Amino acid sequence: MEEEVENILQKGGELFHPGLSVDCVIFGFHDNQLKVLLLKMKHADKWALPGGFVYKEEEVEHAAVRVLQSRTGLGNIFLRQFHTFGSPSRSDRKLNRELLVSLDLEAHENHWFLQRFITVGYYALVNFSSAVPRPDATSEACAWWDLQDMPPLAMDHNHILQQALETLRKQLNDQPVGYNLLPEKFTMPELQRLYETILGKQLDRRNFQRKMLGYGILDRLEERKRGVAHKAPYLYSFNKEKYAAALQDGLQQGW
Amino acid sequence: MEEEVENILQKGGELFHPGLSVDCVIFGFHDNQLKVLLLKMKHADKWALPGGFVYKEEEVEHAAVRVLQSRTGLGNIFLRQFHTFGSPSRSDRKLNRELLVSLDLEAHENHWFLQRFITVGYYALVNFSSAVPRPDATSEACAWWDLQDMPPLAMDHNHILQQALETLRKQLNDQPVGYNLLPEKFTMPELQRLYETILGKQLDRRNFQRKMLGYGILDRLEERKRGVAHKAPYLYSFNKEKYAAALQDGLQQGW
DNA sequence: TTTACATTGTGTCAATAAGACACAGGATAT
DNA sequence: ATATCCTGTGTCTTATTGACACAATGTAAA
Repeated sequence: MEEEVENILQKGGELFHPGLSVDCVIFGFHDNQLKVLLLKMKHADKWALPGGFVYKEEEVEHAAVRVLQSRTGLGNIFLRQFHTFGSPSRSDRKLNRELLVSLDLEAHENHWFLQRFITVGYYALVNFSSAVPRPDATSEACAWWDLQDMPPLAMDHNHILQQALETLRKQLNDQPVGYNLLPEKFTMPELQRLYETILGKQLDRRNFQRKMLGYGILDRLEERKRGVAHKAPYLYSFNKEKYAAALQDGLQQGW
Repeated sequence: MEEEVENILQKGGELFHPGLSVDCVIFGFHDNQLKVLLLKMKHADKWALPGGFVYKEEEVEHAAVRVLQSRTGLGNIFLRQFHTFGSPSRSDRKLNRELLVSLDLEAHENHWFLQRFITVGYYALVNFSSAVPRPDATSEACAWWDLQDMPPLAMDHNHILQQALETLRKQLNDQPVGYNLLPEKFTMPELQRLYETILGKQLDRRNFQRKMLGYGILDRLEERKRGVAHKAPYLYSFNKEKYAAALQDGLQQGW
């Protein structure tokens, strides 16, 4: 594992597009909370967004797909580019130098890893339960963090996360957000919590249901949720065709 | 002029962040039409979006500001990043090689200008009449093109333009689009044409006026437009403070 | 000078959507 | 049995949207 990192850090200059990386904000939804997948860095006491480099002849988005796949084990994930971050001051060269030094690698000025990096930000929506968080070679842990309770992040990753969130909010009506974040079957209250978490505000239960059903993109199943200490809610699932069709025109406006 | 280009192409490897560029979609509005500023390339029979490279320690956005300034003569322009284009196939190395050759420059494989380029796309909204189009060193012309009647564009610039337009459409309610594209004083029909052009559809004259005035961001001036062969429309101007305030919450939804 | 024309300013009415709220139903916990 | 807590559904009011009619007013033509 360590060897792999050393290898990449040494040969990176030949392998990767110079000064370019991708960072992924991976959203999940669990326990009625929006979650983000983070990595605990080995050589610094900070958490960071999963990221990676772009091979010289690789699609940038494909690099993001690789990151997604290797951190969650999932393929075919909903993924969208949202912003590119390129401030010269965002690259923490000191931090990167420390990583090189900690691995007994030569940290000369021109080392590709110590240059300024531009990073393309992607956000992903994944099914929380299907994902299996796996740290990468430079991390000692990979875990979901509650959006309400984030640790300090490395470099400008906090800023990147905020931008991703804002984008998610704005795209709530254009993108199949619910479809990608929820399990196959879910209840109306669960869907509502998801919207409330993303929007950061409370919604009226009854009006929410009316509007959501109005889109005609949900199928109500015969089944009801079991094991709850009150009236059992119905289970719903997305009607994939109708959802896709409705998104063409945008899901009405206004949450 | 030619010398300047040669100089840049030779020293670019030391000056610029490798494999990175910016491209600007500069929108203007004139004669009730949405316009885009394009450059006619010298060494190819195609038009292209104004673009440039990013200095090693320069903010990416600042590179875009430089492009804006040098193509239009304008400073303090409304500018937004909208997408980053990074497909390996987007770089037209053949085209770039031809440019080098045409300038009698050595076109070896490793020349910085012949590498793959990632480009960050920005769109700008400018006051058509204030802008003074100026070609850059590699262009023989710089001119406004009607959006309805675009020439073939180089590389993936057509795709970039389409993305910019789509972004503009979606941001019509979040961004001060009218404020930046129209002159100080304008009529309601002019504002409506602008919205219609961006949205690509007709709007009802009376409902448009009601909704627009409803925002409370316009000041109606005493003046009326003169020299028109029919009833003279009022002139309006944006109330900067109220506009800024209204945009905080987003301008309602739904056009 | 009068009239035709094109386009603007303003208002109304109906249909639709959004916001606020009340009450009955049903599964577990005591 | 019954209390509790949340769910399912309906109604009433208000705000927004869409469709449309008519009077007003500058130039151009007669």
